Amino acid sequence: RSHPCFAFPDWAYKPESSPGSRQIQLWHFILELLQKEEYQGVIAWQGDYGEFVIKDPDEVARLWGIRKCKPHMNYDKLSRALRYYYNKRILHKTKGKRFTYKFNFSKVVLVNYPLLDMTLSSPSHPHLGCRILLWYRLKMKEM
DNA sequence: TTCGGAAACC
DNA sequence: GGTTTCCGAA
Repeated sequence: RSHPCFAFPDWAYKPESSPGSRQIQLWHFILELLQKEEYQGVIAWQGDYGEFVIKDPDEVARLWGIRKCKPHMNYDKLSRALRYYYNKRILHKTKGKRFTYKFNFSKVVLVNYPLLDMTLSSPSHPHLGCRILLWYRLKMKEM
């Protein structure tokens, strides 16, 4: 059921793990929803490696609005925030698939561990970032 | 629907 | 800096 490569270490969900901002970030929130089975009707992993579909855009926006205390949040605004992730290489759009985006797993690590940049930059090893995420999860369990 | 500029907000 | 808000264009 749960793909091992879609497992993320606990720090990936903690806002305090992102240096520079103490507020929860949207991609943290997205991962948080994807992690919980109760939201599979709203947002879920689907299709290609790292790809997810927003099945209920209005509901995701509503939940995000609650979290950020922005009662007028909607999908139009939320999706603009997601588009800002394109240049940052945290996400990209899966063209042709409605409400479908794809995580760049390597970047998820890079954001939190800039020193790993060189090891993860290789486009010829797209799964390397995932393996390192799993490795960190094991490391965190040991501590 | 999706995109990205521009300005505002915190 | 990371959105939020607004919006014209494709």
